[in-house]
Amino acid sequence: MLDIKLIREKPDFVRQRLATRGRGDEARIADIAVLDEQRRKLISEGDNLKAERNTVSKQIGALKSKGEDASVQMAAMKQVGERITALDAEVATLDAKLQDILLMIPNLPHEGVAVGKEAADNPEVKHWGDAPKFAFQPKAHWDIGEQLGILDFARAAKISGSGFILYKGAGARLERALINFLLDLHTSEHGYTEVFPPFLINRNAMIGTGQLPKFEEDMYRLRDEEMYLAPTAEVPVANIHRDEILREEQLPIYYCAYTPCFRREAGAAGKQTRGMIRVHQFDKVEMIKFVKPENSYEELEKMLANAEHVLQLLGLHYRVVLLCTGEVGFASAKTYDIEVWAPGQNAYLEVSSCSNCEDFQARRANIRFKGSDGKNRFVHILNGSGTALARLYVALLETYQQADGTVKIPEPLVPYMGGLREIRPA
RNA sequence: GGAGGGGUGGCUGAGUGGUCUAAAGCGGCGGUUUGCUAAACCGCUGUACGGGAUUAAAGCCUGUACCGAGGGUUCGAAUCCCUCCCCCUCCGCCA
Repeated sequence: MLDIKLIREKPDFVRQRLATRGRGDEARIADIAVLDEQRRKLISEGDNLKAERNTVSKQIGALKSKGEDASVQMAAMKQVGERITALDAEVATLDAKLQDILLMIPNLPHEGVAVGKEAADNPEVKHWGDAPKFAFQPKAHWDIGEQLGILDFARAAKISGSGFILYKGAGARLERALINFLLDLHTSEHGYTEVFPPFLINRNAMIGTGQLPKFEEDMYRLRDEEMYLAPTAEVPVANIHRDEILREEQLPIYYCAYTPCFRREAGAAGKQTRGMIRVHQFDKVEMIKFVKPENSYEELEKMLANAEHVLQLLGLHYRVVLLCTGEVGFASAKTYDIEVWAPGQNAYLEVSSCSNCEDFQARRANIRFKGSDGKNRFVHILNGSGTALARLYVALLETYQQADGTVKIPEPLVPYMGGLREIRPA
């Protein structure tokens, strides 16, 4: 959520930054200004009446305790009370309207982010390694996986529908190996504290990180309760400190967490639905940081390096792009995407997204810290995939496939695979 | 799921309709004393949103709201009523 004071004081700046996203959000700024103005006027009027009522009510108490008559004052205050009730109701209505708009307005892109419209406008910031060369035509992961008997999309569809994955044998082991490898890496080498959060999330938490109210249709929701399936560990983990005031010396806080991620992918039908590149349930290890505002961009670079380290250890070719203003996510001010090379697709696949949301989520979730000056300030919250597993799995199968159809296991995963060095047909 | 008991400031905890402007203690901050430390003593103490003076910020002056959340009763609610959430105890169920 944007700071209403910023909108009040620098509306043109806010409008200009929002306009770079190209979604027309800046059009709502004028509405906000009007509602804010009305709201403050009514609050002021109501507060004055409340002050009067408080004073007179005390006088009534004093009169009554002396046994004197206070019926004139009581009648007058009844009138005042009715006016207060009416004003409070108007303020509540305005508040609700203001919140409705504010909760739907995205974060301001950082000023260093390139203005652009679509993925093609995302500048590439770096790349690592080279695309592997094959002496044969590299296969797609769905063929490799089915021939090895480790992936079964047809049976997953029988259980759930399209967009779900059934891993089997060494394939299931590989998924579990990756989860453990990633958690071990981030906890023992990158300084993150492992957390294991709930996967069912209440509405307030979903609002806190920005999934709701705007992206309701992308979320899976329970029928009988207002609970949502976690779309990413960012939601439960960033909400750990909701409504808290942290001590300055606690910061920065680094958490990492494994969760499955559930996404309806509404409107995505027809777009690359084969295999496991876009699915309704995938595993992910996520990194989340709570940091002081003055450090947040350094922390973003460190987080990006932590995510890159995963791909480097696994020997996978990748590139890093900086999302342009039109592509930056709703809550984020600046986002790096890491795209891993998938030879069977002849394409880069997004496996990590590292974002600095600055105080956008902290304001929604009310997460502050008390500075050395005694002032409470909102923390900056960062999140980054470290990494998404389904697409990482794709890159592993397609990169390490051999001419005979087997798949080699990269060295760091071998201990997690119980010593297995390659996956052969079952 | 059922019955009962709870939820008050950073923490403990008093408060059953009117100086509650929330007692007291602990902690924290500042000060006095002191060779230093400790103790003792004195003072201060939360959050949010408005209004005012000010070039602006800080600070200041002033008001309102906040005792789990939301409604209600009343001139006046931490206190009474209703709904919901969470915690504790016991019962039931269950991995």
